Amino acid sequence: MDIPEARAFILHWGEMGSQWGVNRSVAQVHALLYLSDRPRHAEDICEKLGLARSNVSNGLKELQSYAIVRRVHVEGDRRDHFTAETDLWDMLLKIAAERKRREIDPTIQLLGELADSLEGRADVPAHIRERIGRMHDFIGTLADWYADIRRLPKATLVTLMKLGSRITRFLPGSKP
Amino acid sequence: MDIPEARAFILHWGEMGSQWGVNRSVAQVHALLYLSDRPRHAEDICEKLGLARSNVSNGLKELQSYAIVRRVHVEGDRRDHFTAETDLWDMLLKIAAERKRREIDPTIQLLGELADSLEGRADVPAHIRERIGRMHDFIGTLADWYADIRRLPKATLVTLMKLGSRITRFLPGSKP
DNA sequence: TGCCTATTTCTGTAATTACCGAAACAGGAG
DNA sequence: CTCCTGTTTCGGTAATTACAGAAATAGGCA
Repeated sequence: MDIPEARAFILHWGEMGSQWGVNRSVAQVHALLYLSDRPRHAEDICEKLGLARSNVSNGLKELQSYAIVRRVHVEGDRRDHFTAETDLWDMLLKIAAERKRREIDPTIQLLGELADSLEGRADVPAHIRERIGRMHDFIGTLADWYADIRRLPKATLVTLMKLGSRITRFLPGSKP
Repeated sequence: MDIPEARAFILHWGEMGSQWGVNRSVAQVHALLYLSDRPRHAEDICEKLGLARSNVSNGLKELQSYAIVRRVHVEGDRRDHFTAETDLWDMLLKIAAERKRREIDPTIQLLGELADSLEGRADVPAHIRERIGRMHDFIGTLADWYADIRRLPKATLVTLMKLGSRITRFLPGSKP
């Protein structure tokens, strides 16, 4: 990337990644592919970003596990090439889905077990049981909401988001 | 915390924190306070979690900057005491607000600058300009949505979330 | 005002995580 | 089958981040 704006974008995306628990190189690889209009092979990415081959390889694997980067075949070239999802809605939903699977679902699982284990125990203060139970319910509600909303067509999601709080006007029982 | 379930909760919360870019100790302090029914002073927290005084002090400062922990005065004790927000909706919204302020808003700012700087430049491929512009719009839309939705009463948020995708039934133009 | 206690800041160290380069591995083409 | 190119795994190193303990500061009470 010889365009300074593209470089700035990639660097910033790397920083953002590390603030959200994604390693910097992975985020940079993603940013580079997002800005590319054609598939790139690993060596190419290494060169553009100044990263080691292995690092890029692992990054690509990680990004593919999020399903926001995919391997494509380029005619007449034996090497694997990679492209990024460019639809940002799809990208967001896929990232959310994977983080839910990796982090949220196990958390709900654990909280459920803790809540069960505290059920009807007289030796544990009531507020502990209650707080853990409420956290379990809360995260569960969020996760269910996500799983539900995710199936809506993109256009509907856009409509809902653009509506924002005005959505409440359409709810039954709201003032005209 | 001598209750194993509480201990497990705190440890897990710490792990969750580090996966989301919050340092482990900070998250643990938060978890401990969330499970407490009374304010605790710093020394108390150190002892329960086995952390150094300075670490706890910084953690408390960080949590207060998110406004999910606040300092309270306890009658007849000169030391500062701390309690956590126990309403999980408030907690989530406050965390989101602060992360938006710290990370998202500056990102939007930067993307805006990059987009402006690329405006009408013939030496830059069109797809670069377009991709950066779309990212700017997208994150902007999300941020606006959040700022808007945040002002709704908690009860309304709960209603909307419980509705999930069924909300679309109330949209104008949807089939009965 | 000066002391005592609580709190924060600072600095060095420990632990973690990211990263590179080398070596092993895989899979086609000749 | 064997060579060649590309990919992945592995082990050591560098960089970052978290953390503890000491020193400095602040703030209330006598």
